[in-house]
Amino acid sequence: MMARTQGSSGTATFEAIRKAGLRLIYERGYEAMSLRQLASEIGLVQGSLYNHISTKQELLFILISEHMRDLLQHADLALEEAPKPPSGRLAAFVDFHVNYHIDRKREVFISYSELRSLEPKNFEAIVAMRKDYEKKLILILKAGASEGVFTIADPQAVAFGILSMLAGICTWYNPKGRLSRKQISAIFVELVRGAVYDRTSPLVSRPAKGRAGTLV
Amino acid sequence: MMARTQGSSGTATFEAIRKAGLRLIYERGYEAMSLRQLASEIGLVQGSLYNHISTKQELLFILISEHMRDLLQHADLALEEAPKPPSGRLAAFVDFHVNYHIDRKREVFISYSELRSLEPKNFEAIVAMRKDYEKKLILILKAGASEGVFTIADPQAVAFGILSMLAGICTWYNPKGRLSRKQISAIFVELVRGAVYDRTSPLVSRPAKGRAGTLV
Amino acid sequence: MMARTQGSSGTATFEAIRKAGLRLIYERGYEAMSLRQLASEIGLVQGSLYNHISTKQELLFILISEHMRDLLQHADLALEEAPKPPSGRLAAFVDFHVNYHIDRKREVFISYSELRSLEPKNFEAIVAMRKDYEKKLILILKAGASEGVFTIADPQAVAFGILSMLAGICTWYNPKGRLSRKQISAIFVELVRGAVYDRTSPLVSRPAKGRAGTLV
Amino acid sequence: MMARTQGSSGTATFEAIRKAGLRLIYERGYEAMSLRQLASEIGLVQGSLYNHISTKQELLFILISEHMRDLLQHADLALEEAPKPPSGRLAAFVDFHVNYHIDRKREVFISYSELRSLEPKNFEAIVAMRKDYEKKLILILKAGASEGVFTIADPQAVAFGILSMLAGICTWYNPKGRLSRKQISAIFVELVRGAVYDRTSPLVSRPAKGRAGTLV
DNA sequence: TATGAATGAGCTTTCATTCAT
DNA sequence: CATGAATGAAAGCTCATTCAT
Repeated sequence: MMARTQGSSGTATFEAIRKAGLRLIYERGYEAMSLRQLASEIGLVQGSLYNHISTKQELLFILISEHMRDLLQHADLALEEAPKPPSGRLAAFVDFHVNYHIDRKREVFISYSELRSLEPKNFEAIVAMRKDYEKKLILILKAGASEGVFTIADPQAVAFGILSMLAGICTWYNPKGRLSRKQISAIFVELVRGAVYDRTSPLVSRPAKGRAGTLV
Repeated sequence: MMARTQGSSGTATFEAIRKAGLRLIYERGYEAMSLRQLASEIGLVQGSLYNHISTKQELLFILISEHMRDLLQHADLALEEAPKPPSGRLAAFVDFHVNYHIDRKREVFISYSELRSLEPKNFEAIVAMRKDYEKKLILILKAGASEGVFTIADPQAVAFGILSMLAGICTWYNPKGRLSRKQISAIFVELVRGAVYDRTSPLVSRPAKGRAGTLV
Repeated sequence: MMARTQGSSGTATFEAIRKAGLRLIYERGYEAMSLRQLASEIGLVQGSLYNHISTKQELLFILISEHMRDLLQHADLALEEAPKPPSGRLAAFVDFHVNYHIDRKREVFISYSELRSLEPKNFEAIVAMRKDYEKKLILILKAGASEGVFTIADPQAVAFGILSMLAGICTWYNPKGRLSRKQISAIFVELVRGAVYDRTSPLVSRPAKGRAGTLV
Repeated sequence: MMARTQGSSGTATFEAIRKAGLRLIYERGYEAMSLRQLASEIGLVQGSLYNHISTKQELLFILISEHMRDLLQHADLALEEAPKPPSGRLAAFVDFHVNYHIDRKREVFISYSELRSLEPKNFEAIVAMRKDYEKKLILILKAGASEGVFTIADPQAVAFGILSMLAGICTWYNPKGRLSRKQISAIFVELVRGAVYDRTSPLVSRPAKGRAGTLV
């Protein structure tokens, strides 16, 4: 269903459509964005879009599914390079996640907010990818719990909580804002560490109290 | 501006509109919901809605603003009854927040997701209320930090993180699900406590390791 | 068809409807005036109008037909008091017409401009009354022509021309304007006199040249 | 503001819209004409109109403003060819005006009757053009008055009277009627001449009494 | 007599999509 | 590959009118 129009993917015009579409869906929402707006933003007439995409729905699906594919790929890469212990893997996951969300806040945002605009088939495909991603975190949490370094009341609920917390970043992150991405990453790595850390274990690598002031 | 249509507020029909509107906006989004659908759901003809609301936008604003008003009021009540120490206040805030989000997950969801569908004037009014709410948490965090019982890298970022984490609950909470609201509240109170807890202080009131397993 | 609602004519509310309706139709036109506006102007709710009128169309018909009836009656009165010679009758007619148009400019205006908004039956009734009125002028012109005091190329065309000229007054007359109604009447009586006056006859009662300057 | 839809002006479809729009507005009035009617008259579906006009209001404005532009241009041409003396210029103006009104009675009619349907900005633009046109006549009248060949009580009032008189023609002129356009023009040229003629001057060029009967 | 609410029909406008050129 | 034009459907909203209270 909805095979992409032959030969158009990757062309300059298609990339312009993708870029403008991403921004418009991010700013106004899929339903509120009209193809007239999209076309006029890139100097085309409405009907000309159909030389590059086959439907509006397809454009949304491309944006979301390619983002999810990239997210999964890069998460795997980041985790391959991470240290083996769960605490290190968790920090690596959070650091990767934060940075990826900051870099691609629009893709991240619409991949959440426009799920319901996907047609059933597309919806299911994306939800499956989301679950793959969530599973990566759940596995880390479970590993840490079974090694006794994490205290995890409920791995799924905790994973959802962590992911929600990090997803929120892309709604307020501002490249010109008070906090650098490095600072943000550090803050959230630490927040997550604290949230799951097993306090019966000895403290390690916690930054000295008060140092956080330098972040502000 | 946009005073509610005289004399209709509180009537049975108006309440039916509010209820169906809430559900439809939650399920499909404001843009995707048509007033024809809404009307037919409550056994009216489209035009009859206008005896009760003056515009579609007004309906959205009523739903969101009344929710925010209630949220602020109930948060104040919950905090009045809370113990004075920051750790107790934080737990009370999180517990209140989680429960309120579970009870009114649809209002909570649309108050986030449909912010961008609000006209400028309405948008500003709601954003001001959101900031009032966030401030309540930020003040608790700052109080705990200054008393030395919390480690807070950046109160605003941490507050946003906590609120995002909790907001996520209403996207997956299911009354018939595996976890009760009481369990969920306990899990997240503990997650938040850990996230901000000052580890140089002695541990208090941390549930014994492993007990959480009984939650599942 | 469309008998006026029993017992409402002449009441204070009905008169308020008539007055507001006259103004609104004059300002916006029959099609553009909504009964909601009309009702709200007199402190009623839309549906309440129907205790006083039976349809919007009826209101228009009442306004126009009663105006035409009055116009005919007053024209007859004015002509009864006029001198018998055609030139005097013509002056009397013009003077009456101008003053009546100035006094009731809104009735006059809508009786012209909203003819097409009348349903066929009503339309025909009004057109018949218009013709009665026009006939009064045509008869004066013909009398003057047959007595040799007027030069009338075509009585009907000339009558239409005169009536159109005078009807225009109510589009620009302003009680606070530069010209008084007395001045306006004098100007147009003289214009009409000149337009039809037989120049082979001796001049009579023409104001001295230059006196017109005092009108300004 | 309201630039005409690019590239459609002058096409066959646009001309069909203009033509049908002119007729429908003339027959029913702007408010009473629906775009559904208009579209179906030219074999289009409602929405297709928007490939050629951007709003209903724009269509009205095009019809009126282009008419006014043409009216002004042709009036200038007619006056350029006219003899220099005011009496000749007045006759030329009236002759032009009558013929133009007969030729384009629908444009003329809606340019008067639908003024109030114009949005403020458009309204002002048209009123300015109307004043330009009226000024042409006023200048002729003033010139004749200062040369002593016209008796003009008040140039503006007289100009309005003349224009109203002539405007009325387009409400009753019928190409198959009793009077030809040539006859109508002659009648009104003579009416206007008489209305403003200075009777203290010797009579010139007045048609012999009774000859007018041959017009009927 | 006034009212709030309902109705069915209608309005202008926008939408995603198609297609001949 | 781009365009102008067409389409059917649907959008939010207003209308005159009715009616139980």
